[in-house]
Amino acid sequence: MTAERLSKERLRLWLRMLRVTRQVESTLRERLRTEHDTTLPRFDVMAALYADRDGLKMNELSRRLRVSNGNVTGIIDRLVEDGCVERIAIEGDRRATRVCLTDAGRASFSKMASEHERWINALFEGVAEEDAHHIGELLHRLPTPLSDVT
Amino acid sequence: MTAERLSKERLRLWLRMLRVTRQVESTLRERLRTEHDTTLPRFDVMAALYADRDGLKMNELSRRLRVSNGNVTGIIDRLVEDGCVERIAIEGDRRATRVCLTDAGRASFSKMASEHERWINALFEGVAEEDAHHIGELLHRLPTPLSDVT
DNA sequence: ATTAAAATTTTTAAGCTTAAAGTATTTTTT
DNA sequence: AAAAAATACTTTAAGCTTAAAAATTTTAAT
Repeated sequence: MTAERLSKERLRLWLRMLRVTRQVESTLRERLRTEHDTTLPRFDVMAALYADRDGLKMNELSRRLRVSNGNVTGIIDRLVEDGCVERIAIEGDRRATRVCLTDAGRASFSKMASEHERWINALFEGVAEEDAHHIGELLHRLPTPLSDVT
Repeated sequence: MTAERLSKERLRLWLRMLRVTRQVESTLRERLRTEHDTTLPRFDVMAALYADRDGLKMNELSRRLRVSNGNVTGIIDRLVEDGCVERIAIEGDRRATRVCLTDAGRASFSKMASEHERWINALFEGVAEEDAHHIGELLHRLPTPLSDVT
């Protein structure tokens, strides 16, 4: 019964991924809170907007981050209050809005991002370059949206 | 500058882990909701209690799950309402409570757990046993709580 | 042109999550 | 024994998250 062992091994892998991910996220949350007075969700949104200088539609943003529409609405609301983001009307479609980092938001994110990379580098200190690359490639093809399994 | 490349590779690894973890969690949430009318946090709590037949103190539970005390309080409240869990007084210490699966909770979890393993097995279909094992071992030693990094 | 359908976003209700403050109890110090 | 400190848990306030419903606007069908 190799299928049985394989299944158990995959379950163990999942549980460990979950543990590591939570630990790292928890560390990032704390650092972002104490050193930059912000949150991980806000950081994630800003990262997505930083990559596209012209900003993104709310739609695209929520698809890219894999979170719900309503969720993004709330986070953007707060980022606008903070002066990091602005909503810009889209000509020709009054349903949609484009969302864009302000200059202040861009500067603020730029500072956080380089620290963020240092934090990650330290947290993954035990992972050699080949392993990082290998695992990264493996995860890249995973997971396919759940195939039928009853 | 190998250190630079290593840092980037680790960052990429982290982003991919995050993506996969979110995708899997999202699938699990949906399955648990539609097929068992429950949530992932409740499932996690029940899993911890299932492993210890005598139950756990609130304290131990929150440490094991790496979430805050107050968080566990709320989830247990709801599990008690659902009849899946009961709070039991501890003799000799009126501050603490032991929390335990009821028979109904135990039966309910048992059913969910076997499906859960099938779902994970399907989601990680692309991962061979050796890879699962190898990555699992690597993650097992990760991460050490953030070492000093300014 | 009207109507129906689809698309885009926001709102709502319920639950999850944390940090910080609060309550009660036990243990340690003086 | 009284005071102080530590422990165990709950409550609170703020924010995150989702699914579902609602509001608005655009596109497609008749």
